[in-house]
Amino acid sequence: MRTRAESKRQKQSPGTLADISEEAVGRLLKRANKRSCSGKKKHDNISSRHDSIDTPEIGPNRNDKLDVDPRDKWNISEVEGCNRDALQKTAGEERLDGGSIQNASPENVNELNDLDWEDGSIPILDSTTNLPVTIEIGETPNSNRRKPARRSSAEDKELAELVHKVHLLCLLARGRLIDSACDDPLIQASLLSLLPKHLLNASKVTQLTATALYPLVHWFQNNFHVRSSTSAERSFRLGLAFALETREGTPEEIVALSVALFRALNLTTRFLSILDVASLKPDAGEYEIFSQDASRLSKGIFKSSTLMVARPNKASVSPVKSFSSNAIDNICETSQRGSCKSWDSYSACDITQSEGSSVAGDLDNKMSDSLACEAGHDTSEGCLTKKVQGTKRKGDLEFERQLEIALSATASVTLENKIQSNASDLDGNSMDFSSPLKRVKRIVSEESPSSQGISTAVGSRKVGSPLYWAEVYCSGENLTGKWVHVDVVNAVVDGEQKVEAMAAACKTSLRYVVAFAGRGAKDVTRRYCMKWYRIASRRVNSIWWDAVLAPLKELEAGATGGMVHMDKQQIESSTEHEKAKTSRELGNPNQDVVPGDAILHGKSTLEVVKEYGKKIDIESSVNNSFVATRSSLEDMELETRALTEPLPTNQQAYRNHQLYAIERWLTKYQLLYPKAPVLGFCSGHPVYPRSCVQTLKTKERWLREGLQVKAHELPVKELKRSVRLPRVSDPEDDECGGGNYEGTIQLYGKWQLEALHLPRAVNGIVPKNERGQVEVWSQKCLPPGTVHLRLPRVFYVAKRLEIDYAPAMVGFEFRNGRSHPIFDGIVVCAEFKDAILEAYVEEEERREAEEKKRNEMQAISRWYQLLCSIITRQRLNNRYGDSSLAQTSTDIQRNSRLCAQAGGCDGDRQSLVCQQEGTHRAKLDASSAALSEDHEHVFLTENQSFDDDSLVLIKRCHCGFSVQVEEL
DNA sequence: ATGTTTCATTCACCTTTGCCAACG
DNA sequence: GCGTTGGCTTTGGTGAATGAAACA
Repeated sequence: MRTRAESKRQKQSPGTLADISEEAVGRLLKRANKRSCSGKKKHDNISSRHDSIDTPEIGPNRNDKLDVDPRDKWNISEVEGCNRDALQKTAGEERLDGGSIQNASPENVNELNDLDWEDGSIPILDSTTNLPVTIEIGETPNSNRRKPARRSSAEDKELAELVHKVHLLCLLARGRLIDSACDDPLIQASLLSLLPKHLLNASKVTQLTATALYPLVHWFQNNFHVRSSTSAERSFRLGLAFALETREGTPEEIVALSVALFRALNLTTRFLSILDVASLKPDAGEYEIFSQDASRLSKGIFKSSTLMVARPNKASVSPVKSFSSNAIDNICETSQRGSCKSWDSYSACDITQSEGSSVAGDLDNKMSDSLACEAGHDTSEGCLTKKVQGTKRKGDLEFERQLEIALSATASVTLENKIQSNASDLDGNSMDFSSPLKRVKRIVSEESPSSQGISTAVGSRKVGSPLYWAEVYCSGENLTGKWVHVDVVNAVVDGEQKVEAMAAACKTSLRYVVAFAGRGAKDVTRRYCMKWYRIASRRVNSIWWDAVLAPLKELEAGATGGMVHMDKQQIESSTEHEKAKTSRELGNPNQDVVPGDAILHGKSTLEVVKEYGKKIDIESSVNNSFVATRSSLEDMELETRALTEPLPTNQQAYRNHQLYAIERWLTKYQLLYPKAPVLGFCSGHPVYPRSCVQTLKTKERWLREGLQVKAHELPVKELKRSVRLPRVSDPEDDECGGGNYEGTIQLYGKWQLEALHLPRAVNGIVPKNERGQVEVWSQKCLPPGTVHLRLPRVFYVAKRLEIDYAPAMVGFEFRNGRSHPIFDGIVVCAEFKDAILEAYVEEEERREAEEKKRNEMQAISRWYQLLCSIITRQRLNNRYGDSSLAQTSTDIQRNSRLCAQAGGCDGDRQSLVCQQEGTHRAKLDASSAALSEDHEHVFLTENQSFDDDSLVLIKRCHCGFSVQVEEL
């Protein structure tokens, strides 16, 4: 339990952006590598699976629907991501090799059996003939009856989270890159040179308002157009220059140009982007990645050909790719390309990029491949492998079918998009404020009569979704100044409330809206997202995210900073204005919102401001006026929005809502206290602030937190105990009754508690529980006057000194289906602490000395045993072995003498190793040794040498005999 | 057609204080 | 005879998350 908590803490520990980034990427790569190893093991299985899928004639009963276990999909995608070459080889070669289920190992067969193959009728196959095989498919493609999908494991979730984080970091980096390109003086100067003279005055207004921006935006929209995609690869800065020259570019470039223009006009401007990241949840990725890429085909955060990183090797590991391949998991990746002609023509319209142009390029290639297969589904037999549909939603299938129709009927949606935008130019309809959704619908209705019904389907994808816009600081707005939303692509000014609806219409998730300026970034999602509860669970852990953004936020504040002077009344009126606006916007006939301050859960605006003022750098002066930075004011505004979120209209939203709760969704360990104020009603259920939801615990649980229930407090809630009570004296009862289910669990709330008062230790006696222990969950649980000594073997000392002590129980370990207490050290009265520690040190020294001595004795004894066995061996060799060894007999005697010494010379803490110095040497010296049998060796100091590495001292006698002495 | 609610299912987390035979 | 060691039965209830069907 502790370990888990620690790891959580670790996860949340803030660091520098580089650290965080490195950690996330490192962990991801580690995981990818780890998985690639396990992936390799499964490689054969997977390729067999591919083969079996690709070769229906020899595989088991086929159906057009194949439910693949999400885990299997992960594995496939991982192998793809980690070793694409290998997979391609597998997909290609093994098919040629006749790789099939027949070749599969029994293990593979088992795994294949595990797949949910469905029955279909197969005609009897004559293996000798090569006749085409017809498979009767039992079900129509539409009847995608779902097999209960296996839920993602914790490991999958962790990986998805890592991918999500890495993707976020990548998009943050991308945003910073664009932001810095917007500061390019050359681009800014070029833009200014294009601007008509009368528009140059925009910057000279002292109190800038949103209306003042309209002419600029209109001019910009008239002069710069969105191009569907770029075919050339270039850096973003070059791309921007190119877009400036041709006056058309990707939405990203167009918005960046607008930011550059505003900045050139000395307007404080930020570049905003929706970070449309991979899903935080494993299985949701399929849909989301698909749709993201669909959007990028036309709009393109990655689609733009900018190289964010150096061109990767094709075979390199790409976690993002691996993830996306999970999303699409396209089995016809390599084999079906040729058959997907319909998309090829589409890709000729420079929609896709060249292979391996970048990680992002790969993403889109994959995307286009998958789309190709889908597009060619009806017409091409080759694309029979579109089997992952089983896990797709009905809406997705519907969309895919309609997309097919659309693609066959029209060249491409994106082209039309372009045509349409051109058309609108020709019309001179510069005041077109229609939303992307409307535009898409119009394209379809005007230009594609054959593709009836496509409008909603295409519109329901992310095509046309606003992913980028600018924010200009208008000091003349809203008393204290305001960041005004400016979307030059859709020609919308001050339309922050429209963004969510527009994005929702295009199925873009508004999870992260980040503003970039001065190479920094700030999360401003709150300004654009009115239904926070919908995205909260799909955002990454806020502690991590805040830590990542902290350094960037400072940079951003530095770049957009400026001081704002205002007085108390201004704050009041400005926030009231905001509040009123919010209530107006969110007025809902189905819900009775309690007027007034209920929406702020009883806090007045000034309170919120003051509360927040503690956190931010608002300087209060004597005359009740404030000087605040723009950044801190914005923080305040966003915080206010966070606290004034409208009440959701559906009950489900209250389950995990951060601000509100309804009684219905409380768990059995929760209670509303106090049961007021009622903020409103949802379907007749009163809505309370989340802060009123109290977690209840048992007395014992509170005890762990160093709290105890006050005297005379009754439990606020009693639950039926359903846990089996411990076996009573008669075990037969248990068998007959099947367990005792009785008693209640008494729960108490926080308000019923007080600090723990444990009996004080008196006369050196430690107060213990009924088991003779002290439960040390925290320092608060220690009886007064006692200390916890977490030292191993310390209880021996206490016992020896006859001091009263209690074993300290610090937790439980669940082992063998049973809980076992974990003890760590002892609890003793504080007055004995020093005495025990002193004795402990002595005791430990003594113990260490004893242990050392024992080790030495053991070492000597072992050396002795070893040498004796060598001697015995040599003696045996001498007597029974080869005669050539006879000459060693004299050495044996020497050795035995030395061994005798070794056994006895423990005084100098050395053990002697008798060794001949190489056999050849021994042989050379054999004669001389034989001559001087009675010679007594003398080891002179000048003849000895010491080897530093092995710590061996070699002593030599003048007769040539040497002894190695090893220091212990 | 879309959004919401209800219900069933699955998974992961929390639970939480021996016994007995073999051996030295 | 006594103390120590290590293996043994790997629980089962609960809530959260999820998806499908029903319903609005």
